[in-house]
Amino acid sequence: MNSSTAPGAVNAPGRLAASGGAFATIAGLLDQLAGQPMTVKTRFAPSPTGYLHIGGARTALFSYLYARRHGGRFVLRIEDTDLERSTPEAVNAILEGMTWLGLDYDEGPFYQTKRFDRYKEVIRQLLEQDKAYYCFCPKERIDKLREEQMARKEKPRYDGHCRDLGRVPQPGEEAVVRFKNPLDGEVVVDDRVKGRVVFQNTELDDLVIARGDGSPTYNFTVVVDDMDMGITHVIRGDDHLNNTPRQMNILRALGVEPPVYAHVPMILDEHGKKLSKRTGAASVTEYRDAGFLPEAVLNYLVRLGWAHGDQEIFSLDEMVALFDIDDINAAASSLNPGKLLWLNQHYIKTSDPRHVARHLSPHLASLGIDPADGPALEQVVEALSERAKTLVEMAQSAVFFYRAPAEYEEKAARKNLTAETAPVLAALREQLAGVGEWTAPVIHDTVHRFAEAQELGLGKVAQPLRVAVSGGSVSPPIDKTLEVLGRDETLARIDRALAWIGAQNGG
RNA sequence: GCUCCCAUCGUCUAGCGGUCUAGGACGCUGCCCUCUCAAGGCAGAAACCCGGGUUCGAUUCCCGGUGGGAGCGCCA
Repeated sequence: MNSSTAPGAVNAPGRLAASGGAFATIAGLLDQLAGQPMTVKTRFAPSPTGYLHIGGARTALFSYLYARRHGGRFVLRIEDTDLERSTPEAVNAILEGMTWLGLDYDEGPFYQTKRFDRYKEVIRQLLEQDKAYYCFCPKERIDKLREEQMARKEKPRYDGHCRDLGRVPQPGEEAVVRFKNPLDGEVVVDDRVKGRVVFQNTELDDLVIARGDGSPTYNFTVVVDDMDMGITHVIRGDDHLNNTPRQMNILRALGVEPPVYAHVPMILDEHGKKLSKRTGAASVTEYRDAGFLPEAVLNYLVRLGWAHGDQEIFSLDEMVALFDIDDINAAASSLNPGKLLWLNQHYIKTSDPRHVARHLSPHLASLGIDPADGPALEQVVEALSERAKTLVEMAQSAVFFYRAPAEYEEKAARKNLTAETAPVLAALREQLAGVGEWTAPVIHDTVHRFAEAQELGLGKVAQPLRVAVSGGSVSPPIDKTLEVLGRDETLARIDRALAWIGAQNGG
């Protein structure tokens, strides 16, 4: 559990200003000059407008891994400046997802809504230094401008109408604040995954940093936060690549050198289309509810856009030891649900049964089963571990261990619970009743010897037995199944099956 | 429309000028194992988007095309 979920765990603006920003960056620079590695600090900064998306989870993982790999710090920041769309439920969903995945953060969660004073302070500073200005253009003018530019096949952007007005709003007059973007020159983003990307300042316009009501906008809060928090490496989705030059310009206007950027490509659905709620499970909690183990999801995520030679299986520790931003693929990748399933099965069958049992419990509970009513859950997990792709599947297969079959699967019963098999079952029951030690190897021997003595194939013996105890034609190996079930329960279920056969044939 | 990004089997990817008759993994097909279902083992089909350069030599470098994606908000 994270101990830092208190909403009040936000540093006072003053303190942040003193401990972050230019100071941290210069300190890092000095470290580098002195041959010391700069202390890495990464962040994950979701906006709480929905659940923790699979793409977001991967960005969080990459940021987490990079920080851990370099002995740095990992920060969680909630970008909730959009009061309209941000919800407390979404915040909880994100926190819950992070916890489930085991991505623990060293600082935060910080909430941007708690830092408005700080943003206003920086806006005031920019205004005073003539690096920003009030813009009084009515929305209609902006709309018209955009239309005209589009008609001229130009990229719509603000024309700087108020840039040199040098005017301050009168009481009651509304105005936004715009950043004075450089008019010429270029901005170079030395991106760790995309390479060197050059933007002309003429392509950029003077973006709004404060709305009419004085509240700060995204591109501005990000910049202030990354500066104040001393973020050294920004790992985020490549949909932000186009925002980067603007942010770098603001950062420099503030007297700070930008952090290192790494823009990771997006994740597409299995058809190569943009992920949407409709195209299937896209949230981390949905994967959890569908019966996936967190380590499987993590392993799947890390291999999406990143590779280390031919290795497919990575524990969290291995990821930390091997992860590097430079190995991130520049191209977008599509989800492959089948591979996630394969990984999940891998972890189900190779993880400690106690660990699997812990994650299995809730799924059993939702089937109305209390493991206290039957065999030890660990044993059941061991028996089923090689035949379940998800925990939901495993829970379903586990039901018969805790609940005697209320009825028999029709096709299986028609073939295996018949007048012909009844005597076989009855005789086998007596053999089993006499077994000394109720363990799989002994049961195995007993069943095999019985089949030989009766001159029957094993299938003619094991299968009726299986249907009798499990109610269906599929279960773990019969010896293991009986061992876990216990002798009393096994015999009772054979008796019930025998009675059932009698009823079917006797009429 | 403008700017930017991307391009190896169906999918995830290895490859960082010759080692490529392009490797691994998921999935798929076949066989083996087998008391069911799985798991496992073995084998197989399956890719360098197209066109120009650069080079003795391009999957690898450059340019163009095509295709896909992102951004261009008082959203984040």
